[in-house]
Amino acid sequence: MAKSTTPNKAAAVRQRGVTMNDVAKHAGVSRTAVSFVLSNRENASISEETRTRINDAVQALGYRPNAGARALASQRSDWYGLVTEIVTAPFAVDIIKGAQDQAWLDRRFLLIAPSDQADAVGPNKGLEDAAIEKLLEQRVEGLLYAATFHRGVHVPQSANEVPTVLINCFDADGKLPSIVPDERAGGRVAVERLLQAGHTRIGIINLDPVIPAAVGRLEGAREALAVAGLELDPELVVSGYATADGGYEAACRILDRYPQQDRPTALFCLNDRMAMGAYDAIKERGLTIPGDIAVIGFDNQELIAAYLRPKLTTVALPFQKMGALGVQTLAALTAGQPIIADQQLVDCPLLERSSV
Amino acid sequence: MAKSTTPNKAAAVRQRGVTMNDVAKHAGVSRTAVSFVLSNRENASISEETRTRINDAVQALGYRPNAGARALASQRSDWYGLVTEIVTAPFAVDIIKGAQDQAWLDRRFLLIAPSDQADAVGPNKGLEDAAIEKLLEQRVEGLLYAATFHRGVHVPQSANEVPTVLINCFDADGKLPSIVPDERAGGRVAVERLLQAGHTRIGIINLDPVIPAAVGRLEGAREALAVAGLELDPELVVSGYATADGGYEAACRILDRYPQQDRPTALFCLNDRMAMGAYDAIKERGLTIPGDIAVIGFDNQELIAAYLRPKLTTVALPFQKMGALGVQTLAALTAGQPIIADQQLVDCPLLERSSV
DNA sequence: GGAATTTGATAACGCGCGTTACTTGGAACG
DNA sequence: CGTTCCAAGTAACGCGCGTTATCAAATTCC
Repeated sequence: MAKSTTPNKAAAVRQRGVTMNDVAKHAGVSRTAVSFVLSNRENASISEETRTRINDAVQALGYRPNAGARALASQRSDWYGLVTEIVTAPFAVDIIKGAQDQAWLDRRFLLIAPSDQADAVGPNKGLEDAAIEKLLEQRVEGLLYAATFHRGVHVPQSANEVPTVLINCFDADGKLPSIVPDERAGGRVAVERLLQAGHTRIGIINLDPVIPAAVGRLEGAREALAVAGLELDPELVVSGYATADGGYEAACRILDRYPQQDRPTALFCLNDRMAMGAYDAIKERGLTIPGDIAVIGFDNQELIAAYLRPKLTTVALPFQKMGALGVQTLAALTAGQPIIADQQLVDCPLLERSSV
Repeated sequence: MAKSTTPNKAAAVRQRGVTMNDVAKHAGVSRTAVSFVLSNRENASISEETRTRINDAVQALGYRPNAGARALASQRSDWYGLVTEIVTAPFAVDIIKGAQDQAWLDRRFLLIAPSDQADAVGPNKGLEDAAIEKLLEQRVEGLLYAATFHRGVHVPQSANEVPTVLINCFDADGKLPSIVPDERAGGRVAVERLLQAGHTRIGIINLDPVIPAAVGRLEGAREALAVAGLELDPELVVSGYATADGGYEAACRILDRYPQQDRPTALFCLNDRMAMGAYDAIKERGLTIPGDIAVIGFDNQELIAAYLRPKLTTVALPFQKMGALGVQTLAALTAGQPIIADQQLVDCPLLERSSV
């Protein structure tokens, strides 16, 4: 038998699905009437009787509107695109959740496409442009662009064709609106918490000092100290790799540098992974948390913070809220409404656990 | 000014976008010719010259095909739906990544919709059905249904309208094909590794004994021991809550139960969080890892396993591979091809780090 | 009681594209 | 030279639905 004479059975059998026309026939009315009822236009004049007849027919036939056809006819798609390296590196996956939930509430769909901004010179160079291109082919009404960690990014040109909002990053060369965490306020609230617990000698385990997170959090710490009439002692700030090992090593340095009476009584670790390492350094020296040394982290990586012993008090990055706010901002933009500000700062709440 | 007289400016200005007709005019050919060239049909007879003229016009005008219209006309959508509570609880987010990557390779889009199987009697009851309904309205060609942890699930009826594949879960009442981790092989390889390192007294920190993960992993452990001529000593198996605290508590019990010479020299923790707690119990007793006690985990939760000190040797749950395999299986189903098996077991590889 | 208005509904067009059937000019053939 | 055939391309229909104009009957108004 030749190939062409045996078309794929499954595909051939697949029934057409019931359309508006079927509903119309079943109800004995025109398709227009059905359309009017289903999209319940206020100024359509359909008698209550035929209206229920139509609704009954919809039920009886199990009619399901065809979103694609609707989009084509109405020239609106109800879709947003989300371009993100989060798919690649699920560190900040809560951004997806926040955006997804909000989109669902707004009865919109999120088309998620992979990015690779992180290694824009690597083998995947161009993936991102292709992704945006694909999203535009789907006629998304707007774009969200999310990064795994707070930084400046370069968004491809093609993103300019529809409203675009950046999440957890900011436009390094343009004016695209963005949603970012308020790192400074976060640093402030962390140190305020330590001060409130009576600590005045606070060691700070810093990240790479040039990234926005480090700059902001350190500045916040400085502010909190200033309010208490204290100054930030540069000697008490040590940097390390943003890992548990880095935190361990940095904590060792700072703990061993001073005689006991001068030793800091609290450590502000600029991320939770480093706090995890600091825990080991502290415990190794026979010191207790928070009795001898209080520890406060940043990021609220649940898997770490909630499972360290004692559980880690930390400042949360508001990923979900940023995701939701991104969708809301995009909704405003696509509706032609003005947005509040080019850069929206989202609060980083303190999560009290047991390490302070 | 009345509202109706000032229609939304942004919406009004939004240009129509260039269509195939525009390309055709620009190239001086019919729209059909353009369609033939763009979907490069083999049996279309278009001269090389007009072909390039059309391609040039596409470039010049920046034409971008309308995926929705194409789907409508061709009756195929290139879309899969992914229903998952993972969006709600990002524990196994790598399933999304695996599926997403594979879908991207296959030039398909993943429409992700939230589920809430986990609290099907809670306030969100019905969310899942609504989600599937929405996906079907988008005319997805198939459905993926993913769970955060390996278990039996009940998939809504409506999922039967298109090919459906379950990931990290199995159909409790039907015959839907599923992709699940090979827990038993995982348990086996973990204990084999410990045996190979010379341990014969192995403590097992168990999960809730009724869940598939516990059943399978324990069975695998039993098999590995049997091969070595050993039996599983029920006294060496203790259960606890699947948390760090639960692991700590269980480890304490098992470590304190025996005099030193009878104490197990290795612990197989059935998940990484419990291993995290076990670490604390071990260190607290002045014992070293892996010198005095070797520890092996399960799940490979990166944030824990890669950052514990020493880094945790563990068995990985193949989330990404399961996601990819789900998409591949769905592709086979929608193409009408037979699938390999109703239930595909995916290998759980051992990740060597430093705790054995 | 005829004109104007309202109510209830429909015919018909277009959204952007895939696809089938058909047309045309020229080359090959006998 | 008439016929056949093929390369090259096009007209036209339909996918499922939103929307605008239009229409007939029922009601109101003067």
